[in-house]
Amino acid sequence: MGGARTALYNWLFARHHGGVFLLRIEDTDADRSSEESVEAIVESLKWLGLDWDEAPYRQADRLSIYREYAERLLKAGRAYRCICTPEELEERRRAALTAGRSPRYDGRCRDRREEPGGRWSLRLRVRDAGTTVVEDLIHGEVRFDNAELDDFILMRSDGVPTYNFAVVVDDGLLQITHVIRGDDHLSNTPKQTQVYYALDLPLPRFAHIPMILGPDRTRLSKRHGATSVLAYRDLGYLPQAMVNYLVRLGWSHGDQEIFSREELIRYFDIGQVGHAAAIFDQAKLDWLNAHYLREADPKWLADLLLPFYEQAGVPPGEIEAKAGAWSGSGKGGTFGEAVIRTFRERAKTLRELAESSRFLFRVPIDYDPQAVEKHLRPQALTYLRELHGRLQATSPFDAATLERLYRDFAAERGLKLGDVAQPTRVAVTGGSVSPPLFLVMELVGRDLCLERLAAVLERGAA
RNA sequence: GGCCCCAUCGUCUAGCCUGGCCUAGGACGCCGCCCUCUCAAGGCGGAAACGCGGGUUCGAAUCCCGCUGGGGCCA
Repeated sequence: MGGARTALYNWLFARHHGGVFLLRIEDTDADRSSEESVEAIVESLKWLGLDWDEAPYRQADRLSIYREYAERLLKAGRAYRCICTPEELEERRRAALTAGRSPRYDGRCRDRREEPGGRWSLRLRVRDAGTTVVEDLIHGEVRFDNAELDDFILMRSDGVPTYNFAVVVDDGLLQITHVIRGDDHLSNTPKQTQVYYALDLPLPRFAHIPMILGPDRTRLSKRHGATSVLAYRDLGYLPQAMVNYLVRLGWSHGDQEIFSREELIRYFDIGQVGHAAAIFDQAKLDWLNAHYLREADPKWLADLLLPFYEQAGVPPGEIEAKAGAWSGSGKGGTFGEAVIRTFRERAKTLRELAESSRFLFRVPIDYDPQAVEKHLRPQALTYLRELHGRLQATSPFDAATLERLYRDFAAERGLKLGDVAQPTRVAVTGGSVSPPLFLVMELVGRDLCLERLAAVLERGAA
């Protein structure tokens, strides 16, 4: 999620300024990166509509490049070989910590002359005096005392570069002008600055954006439930909603809440990004999603909805039997579009929309016991029996006709419309909540309506 | 432990840089009312915040210092 927002800010920044937006995948860490995770990144960006220029760069394909630059630094004496093993370092680190000292590398291999026979890693010879100033577009000048820096590792003994080394080589080679990333990287920046110096590369501009935290104010993780953009897609959220939500987490443009893509590109200003971490709030995402659900093109939504019916337990065959051409290029509106129009106003997600409209199809109805108890009393059943008769005869079976029929029926008996509408609603939909009854009945169709009314009458009589 | 970042309603934020227009604005959520065949949507109204302590100043949410709290980095 945080990565998606970072990508979004980068994309907006590039598009706003007419720059180039590159995709580079940092996949050198085999433990943290797999083919699936790389694919997920690509898919997420596509779903959000963040298109990149040029082919994606993958660090795993560039290992020889990092090695070449490592070699140069070694030759130039700006880096040196270290034979300390990870185990030794970890031990010393822990010892330093318990002794209350800083767990920094002590530089014991710095002046080692001979080339070691065994395994070694490469460390940068860091200037140990002075101050490194990071010029940040969001935070301003951030100063780090060089005495706080240690000779950190550039290349691990297995020949894989560390993050701080690889990104600098890549950003330099790809001529990156602006580095926009999470502020968890702010502390790494002085180190990277040292690498830029060592490599004689010009510094890019930095912008460290605040992180996104879970409701418990800790870093967003699996514990917080759905935390990836794709997980939200599969829950029935729309990309427009996700983009709009993410962009407002940390950035604002006056009091405006809803932004079109064009407006975002026009208004986005990296300098307007806030400084404080933001907490992910699903309730607000829900609101935005409901908003876009109401605004989006019904035909498009109808196609997106289909897979959610399967999750909701509607067999595909039933949808076909009922709807024929669900959306497609149906002439003058299709069943799918009609479903979207009548149900979307009360759904927060496509999943909810599918669940709340599953009764349109020939599926087993789960009757809500409370609704049955309240609305299917003996008196109500007598009305339904009569209505069942009238419904058989009436034509056409559309919302306007049905409403007239019900209003007349209620008026004849001095009843309120609700007295007959609610029992019918329970009988046809299984519950006491639905879109306007007559629209629903039209979509359910005469046959199914009569079947369900009959079933309820039979049950009530037994 | 050291260093770095941050701090306005429960949440996202406007305002802060360029002190007075702030009896602190908007949005989500929450509560109430209206509309109504149910539920929504919509409309109207409400509760709700400048973390604390010092300064500077005629005047501070806005500038400075400290504290507290939260977050991050240290292959």
